[in-house]
Amino acid sequence: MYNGGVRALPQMSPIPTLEEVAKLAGVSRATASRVFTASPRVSPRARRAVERAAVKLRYVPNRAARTLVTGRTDSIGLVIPEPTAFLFGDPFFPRLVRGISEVLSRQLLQLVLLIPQSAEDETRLEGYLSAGHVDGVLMVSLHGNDPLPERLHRRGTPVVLGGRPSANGPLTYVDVDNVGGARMAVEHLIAGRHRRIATVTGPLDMGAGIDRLQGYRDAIRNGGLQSDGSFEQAGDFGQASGAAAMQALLDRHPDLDAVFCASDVMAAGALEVLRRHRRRVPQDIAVIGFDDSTIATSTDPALSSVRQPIEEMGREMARLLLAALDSGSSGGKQVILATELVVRASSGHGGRE
Amino acid sequence: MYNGGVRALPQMSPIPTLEEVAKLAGVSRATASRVFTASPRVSPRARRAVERAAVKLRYVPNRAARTLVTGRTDSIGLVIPEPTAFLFGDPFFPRLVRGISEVLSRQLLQLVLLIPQSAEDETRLEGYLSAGHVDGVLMVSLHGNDPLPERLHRRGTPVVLGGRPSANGPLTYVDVDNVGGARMAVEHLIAGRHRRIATVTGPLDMGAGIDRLQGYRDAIRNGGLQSDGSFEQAGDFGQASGAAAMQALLDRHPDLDAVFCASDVMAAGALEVLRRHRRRVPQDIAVIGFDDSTIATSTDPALSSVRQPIEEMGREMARLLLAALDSGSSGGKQVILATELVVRASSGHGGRE
DNA sequence: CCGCAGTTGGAGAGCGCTCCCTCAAACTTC
DNA sequence: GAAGTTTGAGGGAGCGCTCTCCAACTGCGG
Repeated sequence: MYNGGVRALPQMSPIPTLEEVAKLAGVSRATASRVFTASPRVSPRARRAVERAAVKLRYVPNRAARTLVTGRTDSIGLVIPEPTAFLFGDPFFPRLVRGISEVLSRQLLQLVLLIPQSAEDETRLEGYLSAGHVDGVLMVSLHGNDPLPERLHRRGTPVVLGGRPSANGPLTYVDVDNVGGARMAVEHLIAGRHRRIATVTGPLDMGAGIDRLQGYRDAIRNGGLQSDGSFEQAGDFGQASGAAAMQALLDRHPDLDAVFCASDVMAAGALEVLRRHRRRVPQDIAVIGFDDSTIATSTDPALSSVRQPIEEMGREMARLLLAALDSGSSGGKQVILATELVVRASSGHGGRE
Repeated sequence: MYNGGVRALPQMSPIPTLEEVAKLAGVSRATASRVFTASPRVSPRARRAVERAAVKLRYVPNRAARTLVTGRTDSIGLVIPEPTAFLFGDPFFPRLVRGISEVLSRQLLQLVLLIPQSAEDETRLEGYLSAGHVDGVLMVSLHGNDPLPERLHRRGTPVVLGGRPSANGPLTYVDVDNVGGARMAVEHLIAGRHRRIATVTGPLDMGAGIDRLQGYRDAIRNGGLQSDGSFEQAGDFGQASGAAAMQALLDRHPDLDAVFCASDVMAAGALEVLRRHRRRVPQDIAVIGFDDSTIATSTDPALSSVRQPIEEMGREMARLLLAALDSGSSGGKQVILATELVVRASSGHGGRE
């Protein structure tokens, strides 16, 4: 039916204010406010009236106004330097975010994602974060020794890091037990009667790279095996670097019988090279990766790998930050989460997966 | 040197306000404000004075205060239903976010990540999003026909979807050409003289699943080949489902000579089964995946796969949202991005990677 | 039936900012 | 040189909320 050309406009229901809720409930603005701030001094009668009015009007408190007076923003910044999202194989990023978001959303805190992509971004970031736009900051895997977290901390912004920072400082961080995980992997190889064991390391300016190498060395020494720098070849966690490193190791030590790679993706690269050299895995040479990413089950043979509790890392980061927010002090706590070796076919113990 | 036990307290430099900047610059608050809102009516002299003062005090405008008066929040909500982050192989999530963030951060817009994890979360989400806490909303791959985006749109919140919604509505969305990508993959198989071609589909309640199956069927029909439901087996994009589907297809059609899988992860599962059956890939049976994830290069043989421009999808989503923000109307525009077939060894054309 | 805790509700200030309005000063124009 | 016109700068209101007072009301013992 023709209605004069007037379409029903989107009902831009004006966003209701606390004032209107109060009026509908027959109380003052102050009382209504108390209801939403969970203040105890409200009679049950008034509380019910306000709640009913709020539902009726679909009232949601205006965050900006609340922030302006309380100084709290009820949001947390998650800083992820651009390259990081890609370094780690697979679903590192989504799994971490899931863990974090699980804890924060229960507290009705918002997650603001900050991905600096240029030097300019980084500068702006510091201003943004220290201007009180977020109540606290989570940062993952900084390159080298980024001064930002320390600076924020000093300016009074609670900060929690994911991954051990290279410099020892007063910062709170959560990390997985990279040393222990790598040690387990190599001990497993030793237990399997492997003797000439090499490693493809990660970048050695990152905690994860350094620590996994450390774990390798510990296991070698404890096992009474010999190894020197020529058994260690650095990669960058990427597949091509894993292939190149494997090639270099084979050139130096044609009689290798095992290799521990600091990432699954590098291990995939290594497998490629071994296949080209007609080395059978695991019969001729055993391979173990790190991360237990989805790649681990798609290679042939499936990769034994060190599993890290990434969701739990996210959760723990969020928990520590919440604690810092409550106490007002983010004293340098450290939480190290255990890693676990997942044995599959590539390490030769008949693991089937 | 002993300093009486008094440690230097963290210099909680009080956050400066516009007022203080104005005073230092010797102008009024209003003039200082004009400088930061890029209003033209400011003399170069005054502008310089204000800018200098701002730098000196490390002034950063208080977002909450600005939001309160302008009604703009300068932030965008990105809604990702919990399961999605994991459905797609690999770095879907990080790559999408990177594309989005690339465009938004240039406009100094913040990205607020929203991951509803429960029915309760979803309810709250609608209130949050329509209460003006964000200027616009990006959503990816909704389950089935989520009513949320349509509702938000109707309430006047600009919304852009990633992935075609199942219902045809007035919504703006960006999608990759799933039909075309799948068709290309199957045409490539046909060109390679494969005749008995099956497909492992994705979940058929998702756009991506439906469209990739459609592309398969189109190519089969155009190629004059015959196929029926018995050549189509559904999976859920996961590895185990890919293996199971492959098994079922082999049981029904022992003489298959090619299979198109709607995800790389499922293709990896399929390869596993084929290996167990001693079928050589690609000589006995060719395999093509979808997504061109990192898994594609780690399998043996490396997977031919359909590559989707995920970053570009993110960028385009952001651009469309910005346009909607500017124009005030988010009329139902659709952008479909081209996909590309990456040929590797698994499809038997001697592709090397 | 009065006074006094104890409790609940209201008035009002003010968080930091933008923007309307006014006004002063600098330029035109005849 | 007076009147009009433009341009830059300041005053002040007010965005929606919280929170500190302070008033009013309850119930109790005296």
